[in-house]
Amino acid sequence: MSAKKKANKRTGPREARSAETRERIFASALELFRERGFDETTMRDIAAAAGMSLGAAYYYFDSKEAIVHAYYRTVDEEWQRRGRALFASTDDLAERIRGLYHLHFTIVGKDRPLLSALVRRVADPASELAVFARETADVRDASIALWREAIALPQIPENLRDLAALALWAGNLGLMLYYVWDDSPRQTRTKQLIDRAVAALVPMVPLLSLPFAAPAVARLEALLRDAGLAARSG
Amino acid sequence: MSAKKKANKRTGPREARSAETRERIFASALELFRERGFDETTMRDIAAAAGMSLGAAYYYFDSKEAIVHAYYRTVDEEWQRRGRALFASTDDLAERIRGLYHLHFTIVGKDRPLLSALVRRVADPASELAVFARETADVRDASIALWREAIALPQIPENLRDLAALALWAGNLGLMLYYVWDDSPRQTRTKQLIDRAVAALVPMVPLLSLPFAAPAVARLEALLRDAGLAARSG
DNA sequence: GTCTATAAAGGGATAGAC
DNA sequence: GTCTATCCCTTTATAGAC
Repeated sequence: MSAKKKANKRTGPREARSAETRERIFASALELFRERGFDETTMRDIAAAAGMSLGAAYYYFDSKEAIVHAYYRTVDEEWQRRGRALFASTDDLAERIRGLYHLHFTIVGKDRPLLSALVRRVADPASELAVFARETADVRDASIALWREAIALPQIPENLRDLAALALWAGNLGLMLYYVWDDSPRQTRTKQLIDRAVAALVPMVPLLSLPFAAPAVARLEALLRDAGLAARSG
Repeated sequence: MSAKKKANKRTGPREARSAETRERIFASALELFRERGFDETTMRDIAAAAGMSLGAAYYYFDSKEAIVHAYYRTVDEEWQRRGRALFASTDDLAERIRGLYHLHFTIVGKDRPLLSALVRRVADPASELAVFARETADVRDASIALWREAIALPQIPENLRDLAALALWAGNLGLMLYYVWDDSPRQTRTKQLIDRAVAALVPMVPLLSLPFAAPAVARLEALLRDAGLAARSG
């Protein structure tokens, strides 16, 4: 109350200041989540850390969940951007897959407590952050599309690409689940799991390109399409 | 307060009466969950429906989560029991797998709202009901063992059984996720998905028994074992 | 439009009396 | 075992300052 003008740092027009305040809340929240976990951090804590009242914090984020939402989008954007840079650097299938998985955990790195909050919403039909929620459909489709881009190489026949992209996306989901449970130092087990799984599974892909596998692949694709599990951009 | 003795129905020794009270709370809770959903039902509602105070209800169940826990165990017991009856009735691999999946959803039938609450805890590291939680390890191992029993048929070689049982268990997890999201009438899509997935995948199993697949299978098994994902009873 | 201050509803969980 | 009273949290709401 004694220094009301301290937020007036003249950083530009109204919108920019607003975005900056929002960013400040987001950063404070992230810091607190890292320090003491998601559930242990209250909206009051966040507001206080960002130097504002509870009401003001709610003005920028409708709920605590909305902060997780913002985080989710942030991570995805960085992953997409750096993923494409990775594709430019290598044409090796296994390297691209391995790299894309590792990249995800690099980005998410210090935020395991928040990632846990995100992961547990993944299966919740009531959450806007769930895998199958309408609100996340765009990010989901974009992710599957990124995987499809990663494997768009001559050795992968067209008819296999949609199926493979979906499987890789699902694999990332599974790895995230494993990651939040992985209590090995610096989650090295997850990293080893990625390397070994890629090394074990990628060499099996050529088998699926053989003629005798074609009907089975077609059946699986039809099944997933009918189940509504195929990406809409496929 | 006016009729304190009404619970004194003399149904036997203290323990039996206690179990009965617990059962009454559980039944009331289940009914309310079905009617209006899990989040919409408060512990106060449950206590009131069971004819007791909030504090008394908490004496029997440590938390709302504990009620879900009790449900989880109940379902599992029935599934194990009826599953074994199924094995006695058929030796056909596809029928056993199909049957065991369907059985699960038959049992869970009317409890989709509660199942949603259960499913969303599956990925939550903070929940005692999560897939990898210590508290659910016994049920998890028992489930995998049941799957192993289902596929213990001559046409499935020994070295494939652990891997296959784990895959089938994971498949059930995936199907549960699909089920709680399935808004088709009476969840017919889930049922179709089961039938088609079994029909598409079971015929591919013999391929894994061929000699050339042996090293890959061995690699996968080693990988899962090192990742701590193999059942402890394996 | 951005924010403070404050209150209050509603729900999970607990303490301690009876 | 059961109750009442209470705590703490999220969230909504409101009145008003700048």
